[in-house]
Amino acid sequence: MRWQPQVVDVIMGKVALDAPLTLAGWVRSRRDSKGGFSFVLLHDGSCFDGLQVVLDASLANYETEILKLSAGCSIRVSGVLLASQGKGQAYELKADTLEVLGWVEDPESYPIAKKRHTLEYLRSVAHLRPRTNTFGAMARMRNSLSQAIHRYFDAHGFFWVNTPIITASDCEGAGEMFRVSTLDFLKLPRNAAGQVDFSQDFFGKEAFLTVSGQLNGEAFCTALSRIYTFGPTFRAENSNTSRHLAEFWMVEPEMAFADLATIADVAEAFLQSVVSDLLNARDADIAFFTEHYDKQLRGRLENVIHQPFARMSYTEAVSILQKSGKEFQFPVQWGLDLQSEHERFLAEEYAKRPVIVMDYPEAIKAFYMRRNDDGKTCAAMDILAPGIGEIIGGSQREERLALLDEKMAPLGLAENLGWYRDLRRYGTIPHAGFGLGFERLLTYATGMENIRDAIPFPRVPGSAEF
RNA sequence: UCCUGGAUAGCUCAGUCGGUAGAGCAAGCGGCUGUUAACCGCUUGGUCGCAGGUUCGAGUCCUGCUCCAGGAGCCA
Repeated sequence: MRWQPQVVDVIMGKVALDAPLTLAGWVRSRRDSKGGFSFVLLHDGSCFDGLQVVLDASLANYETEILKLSAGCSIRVSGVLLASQGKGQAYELKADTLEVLGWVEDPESYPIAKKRHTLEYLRSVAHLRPRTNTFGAMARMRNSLSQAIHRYFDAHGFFWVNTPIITASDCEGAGEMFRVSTLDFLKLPRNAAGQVDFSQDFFGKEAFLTVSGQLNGEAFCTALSRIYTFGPTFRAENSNTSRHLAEFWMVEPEMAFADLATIADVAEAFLQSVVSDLLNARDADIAFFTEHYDKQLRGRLENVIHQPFARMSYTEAVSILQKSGKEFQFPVQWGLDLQSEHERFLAEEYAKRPVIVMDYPEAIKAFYMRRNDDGKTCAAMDILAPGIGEIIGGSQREERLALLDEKMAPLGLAENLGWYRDLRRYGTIPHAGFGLGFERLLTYATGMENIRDAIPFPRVPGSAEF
């Protein structure tokens, strides 16, 4: 088929000058000249820039419609593409006809006025905020980052596996879960002991929304060697912070015949690759975020590509923190988990770039992480990014059945996760993987401070609007 | 969930000692201009988050609630 050109095609120079052109989109602003014409800035979202449309007073609907256009009106314009006579843009569309597709009912109360809005306010009109520069840019960044992630894994032999959203494992080990049920909450079936009888529920047992696709991913890793998941994930934690969502997207590669060092290398190369792709694909959008939200953004992203990440063991990290001379609110002691303030120090002040911390104490990490030979630590790693904190968490998985059983037993996991044990009973292999919070990477890549601005419609405690 | 701060015009905010509401932007009208965060003039626009209380009188003081933001915990 033959596609209608969009603004991006004009900006990229793919549309011939002096040639007929039809564009459709939304009015950002209108400026009238008493020289006998008006300027309308048309955006169609295809790229950061809009295109200036020049409308002569001789147009049939100039008085009746064009002079009444306001921000948000949808229009279709046909005319000729010209080199712009004015400053500020290379091209402009000299219109022969302008058709109003949709008016804005009440321009005064149109939520996206021709002025600056706070991000907090725009969250309250999340259905209209994609029309702003910021959220249009964010949507394009989000898409380009997704595509880059798929591209990286595809290029390196990883298969995308769609792991289930609904799970019956109530102990996936990562926080509170949302219950999935078709039971009538007003008339819950009870068993003899007075407990809710979940055997009558849709799945014949309790079911939840997944908090991670990792365990299912491992099943495919132990057959296809290299796989990754990329999909929605749910946490019912009552977390009210700028870094948490109840529904978010996670990327979880799992690699067979790999150890911790290998997966750390993969994680670093992966981040460098997707950031590099982003810099190439979204120059104008990154320029905007750098100009308006974080002056150091572009430089920081270029650093990710050109500088190797810092690496240290947990034991070294503790030592660095203890010798830092900094007064921390929480104690720094071998065996305790690193707090936000510690992670921030390591990434922002000590290394001033992403840091990979490896070999954490076994006691503070998840059951599936592989015990190291020292008997105290496990083959876990976190990547800490300046301004974000933990952006990736990963590990080599415990492939030795006896050791896995030892760690599953106290958690009572053997019953529900028999299938997970099977992966060690039948042709077990060393393997490793990591989880990446997609929106956390996106906030890092855009310089935005609140993760709620990195997802189209944020779900957080107390709010599932739109 | 905890700590701190906040809620006043469509938006961002000011509002003194408790005395009946103000600005900028937006919007509307007019002027000017190959304009582009335009500019100049005029105009419209308010259940001061909700519910109680104190007071002759509450945007202002008190209590409770709701919502929002930042930080913490949990985590990705």
